[in-house]
Amino acid sequence: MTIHNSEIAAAFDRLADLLEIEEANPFRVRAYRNAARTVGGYSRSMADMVDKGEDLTELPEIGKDLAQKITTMVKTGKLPLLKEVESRTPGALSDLMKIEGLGPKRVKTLYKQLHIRSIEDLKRAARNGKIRELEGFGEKTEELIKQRLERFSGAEQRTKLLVAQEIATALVDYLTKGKGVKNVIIAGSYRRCKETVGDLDILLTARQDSTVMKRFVDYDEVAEVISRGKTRSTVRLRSGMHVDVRVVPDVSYGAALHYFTGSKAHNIAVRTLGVKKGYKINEYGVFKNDKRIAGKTEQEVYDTVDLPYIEPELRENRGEIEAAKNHKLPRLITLKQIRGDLHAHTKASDGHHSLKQMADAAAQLGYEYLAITEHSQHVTIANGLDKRRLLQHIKAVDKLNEQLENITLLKSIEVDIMDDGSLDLPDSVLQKLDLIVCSIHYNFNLPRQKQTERILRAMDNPNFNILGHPSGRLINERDAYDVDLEKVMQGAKERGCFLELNAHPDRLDLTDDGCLLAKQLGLKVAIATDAHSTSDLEFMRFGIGQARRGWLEADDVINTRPWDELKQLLKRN
DNA sequence: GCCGTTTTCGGCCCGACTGTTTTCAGTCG
Repeated sequence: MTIHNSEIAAAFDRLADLLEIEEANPFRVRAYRNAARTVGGYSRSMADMVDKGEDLTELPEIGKDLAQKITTMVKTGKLPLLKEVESRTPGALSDLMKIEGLGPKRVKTLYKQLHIRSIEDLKRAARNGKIRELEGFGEKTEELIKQRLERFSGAEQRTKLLVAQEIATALVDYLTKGKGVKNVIIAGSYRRCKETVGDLDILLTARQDSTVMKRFVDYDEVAEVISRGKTRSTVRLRSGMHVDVRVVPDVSYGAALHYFTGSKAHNIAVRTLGVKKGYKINEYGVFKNDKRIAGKTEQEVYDTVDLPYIEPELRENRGEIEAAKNHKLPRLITLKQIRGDLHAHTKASDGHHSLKQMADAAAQLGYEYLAITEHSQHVTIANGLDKRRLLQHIKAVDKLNEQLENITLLKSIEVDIMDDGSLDLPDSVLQKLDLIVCSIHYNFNLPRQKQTERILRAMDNPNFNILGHPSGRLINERDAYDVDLEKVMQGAKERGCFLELNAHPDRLDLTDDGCLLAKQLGLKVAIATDAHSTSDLEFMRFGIGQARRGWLEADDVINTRPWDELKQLLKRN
């Protein structure tokens, strides 16, 4: 039983919560939270690294002690210190801290005064009006806790980027029309292109006399005003999304944008660099002895700490500061550099539009090529193609290509990888295609080793080019199947195959960590939309966002190349 | 508990808003 990074991170977070309730050294608490973030967001599995005897103290925020604790967790599945702390302080108190408005101090008071040790206990106490009687609490606080308990589900709900975008653009449009409003920009994890966002951070600059804050809380999608001030307000929308709006003066725009874009870890790192140079960096600017020396643009902020501009997608404190110092920042791929899409369906299987419609839409985006990758016969639910229909399909593509002027359709297929690692169509017909995407659509639950071997065996077939949606996960819906991604990547590299970064906003598969890992291993990826309609082709931008988060450059991505170059690249050894 | 082109000890980012208070603690981002 291998322990996942997320489980190690969860244990450290829980430990941090409990230590905070016990009023331990706040910096020690933070060390555990930092470690949780490092481990939870790391591209390689701690279990693998321990197995290989690698030095975990090389990781940021991991010292001797934490390296030891991680090793223990990998070997035994347990964190003895957590057990010890839980013997004094009930572990479920950590769950209480997930309720908005409850932090360590209040949870401690609830526990000590009312013996509340679980969500159920808290619900009962709130119902019975016990909470308002506590010192530091009151009627209003009790009422808020009650309301938030009703909505509390336990799991943190994050919104997929596409949905967030729909909500955000409507709100931005509304705010932009406010009196005296100058700039409106969405910052936070949205700007960093995270695959899901927790809440929306909207930054705006406005004239002194602007009434935009009132306009914001009056927005007809607002379900609850959580806080309202002159420079900052927070609401919950009917969709459940929380939105923060902050207003700053023009001279602070860059500093504020930098601060509200985050990530928190990146901000702390930059501010610490500032402190070392005798500066104070906050959302209003960079200050030396209370005198503002920078802050109108983000570039100015980075200038003060002697760093080049760092793109938002890189700001996770995963090495971008060091890379910036050493002038080793990647030149991140952009949407414009993409020359074609390598994964799309038409009516022939489960898509909504015809070959011609898809070709026209792709040409409209300025693409030079589009691979038509219908499902294969095994995926009956998607009307997958058998040998006969695939041959017809090849003819249809050839015929249409004769008419098309600005774009070439690539003859292709998304062929299923069977349980035994064979492909769902005979080699004799696969050989006739320009490019082959191979995917898993059934039997997600194989044990790790079997799943890994299944994919590697499939790659042994010389027709295999690209592994489609490599982990099979659906964001917020279905976990990735258990597979040794590093082995798969190494296998792909050795055989001259590639992995897809599926750009569909429900998938975004590879993850950003997956992209980083591929880059480290020297494996190139294909960014492709898995479009089932003409408008889906525009999902490419989400894939680009994810790729940028994974430090990918144009050279790391195969479909930045013209078709004749790409064709050479696809040739197996 | 981590970290070090000032340090192996002594630092560790910074400000807004709320509710409960009469000046501030707690929470959040």
